[in-house]
Amino acid sequence: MASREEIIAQKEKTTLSLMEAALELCAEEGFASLSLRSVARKAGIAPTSFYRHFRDIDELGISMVMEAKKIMDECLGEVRRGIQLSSLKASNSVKDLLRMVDNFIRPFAPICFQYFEKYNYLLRLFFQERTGSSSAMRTAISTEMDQLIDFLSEDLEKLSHACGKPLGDIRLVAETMLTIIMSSGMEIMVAPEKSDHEIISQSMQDKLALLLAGALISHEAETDSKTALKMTTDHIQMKKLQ
Amino acid sequence: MASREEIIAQKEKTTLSLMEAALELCAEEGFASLSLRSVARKAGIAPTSFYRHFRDIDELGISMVMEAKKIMDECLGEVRRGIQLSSLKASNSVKDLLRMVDNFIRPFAPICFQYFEKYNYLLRLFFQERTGSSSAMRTAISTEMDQLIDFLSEDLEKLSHACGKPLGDIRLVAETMLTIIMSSGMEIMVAPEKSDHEIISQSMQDKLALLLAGALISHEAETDSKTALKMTTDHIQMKKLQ
DNA sequence: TGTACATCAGTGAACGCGCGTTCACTGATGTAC
DNA sequence: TGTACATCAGTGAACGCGCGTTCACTGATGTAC
Repeated sequence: MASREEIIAQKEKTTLSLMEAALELCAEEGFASLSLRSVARKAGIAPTSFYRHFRDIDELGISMVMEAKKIMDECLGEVRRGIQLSSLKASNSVKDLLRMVDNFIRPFAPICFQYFEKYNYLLRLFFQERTGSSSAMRTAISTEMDQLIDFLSEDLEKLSHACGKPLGDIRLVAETMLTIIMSSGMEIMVAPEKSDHEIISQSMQDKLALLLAGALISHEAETDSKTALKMTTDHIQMKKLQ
Repeated sequence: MASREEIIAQKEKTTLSLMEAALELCAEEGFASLSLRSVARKAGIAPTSFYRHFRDIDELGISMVMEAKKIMDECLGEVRRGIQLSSLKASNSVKDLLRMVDNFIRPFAPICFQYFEKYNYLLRLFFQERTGSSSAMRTAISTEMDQLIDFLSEDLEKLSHACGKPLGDIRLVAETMLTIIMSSGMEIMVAPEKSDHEIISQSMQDKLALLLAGALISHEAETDSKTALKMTTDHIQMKKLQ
């Protein structure tokens, strides 16, 4: 009946069942409270069968982290495709700067929040265990976070060029963006029924916009004088138009 | 020998021992892994005596959260006393704005990091369990966080007045500042030996500065035209001086 | 073709252990009269 | 003053339970010759 391939496929299916079971239990009681037996029970296998798939609970945890990282990659990729860098590259008034930031930031909240809803358990685990009690998990997440920061940094590089302004320490800005994104994410994922998605989503958008505006403005002094002068005259023109 | 007062004092001492024991165990294995018996063992009392002090582990956890909140109050109070609002209220160039932000931010990193070192376990618990698995803890921490945001908002209000610029949603800015502070704090508290305090401290300082610069600049459009014009002419003067 | 052996996901019994909680108790102190 | 009673932090024995892990096993599939 079952060929060798079918047996292997069945094993993979069971492995997935264990991960799904573990995720649901994580959401209820947290990763630290997971027990091998409860995970096996929820997955519908004998406790002893667990060892055919993972050496221990920590190894299962790391598998879940890797899965979560893939989701975050997908999420940031979708965000990237949604980013529209304004075409008014020449203008440099503060108002235009804020408009460029707004355009850049726009796709973040809606897309991230879609992922927060769809992959609630997985992302909650990823964000929470970043500072959790398992050092194996912390190490794994820290490595993956570095890659996410790199990915986001590429987008910021593009924004910086489009604005014609340096961004100072780009990785620092990317890291702070992720901090804000994760913090907002946890806020809705931990207590989804009580909280108002729309408000938190808007608030995340605003926080990111403030940060980016600050990052772009703070390195004004480093731009060459031609750019700085241009910015000033633009400012005057804007004033006259009012 | 022991008067009634002495007995009461002894009870309080034991209660404190339980909290200290719990804190140390939290740091090792996380709050979710605490057991009543392990806490009692570490505190040097019989497991059954635990019930003379707390109904269960969650109640002990909430006591620790309250203690941590006091420490955070103390920390932010000390920061507030260290804030120096620049006296150059009249000037409004971007450069001066950044200088005011820098002056405002300066006390945060050194003072917060002192507290992170001194109250490592307590603050780690407070920051981590904000999104942990015990809903009683989450609720308690959330309430205390609101008060911290209010406290910080008062300082931002002063900064806003000193700059003559509105700050938009002040609580949103305060909340983001705390997010950054907690995130940096966790970074060093979770793995103190591996990480370089100086770098993380500087990086927190920079992140806060970017945020505040962004918050002050982003509501430019809302200032009255006199202020906006003044800012522009200042900008030109600054240019001429270079 | 058949035979002997290897591989491996999944099983069920059994182990010793630490857990939270209950219970009746001790012994020191305070209080009522 | 003495006597009887209440209060209460701390104790030790005992309970039933879920845990991680071990072990020898099953039964289906693949492989060597």
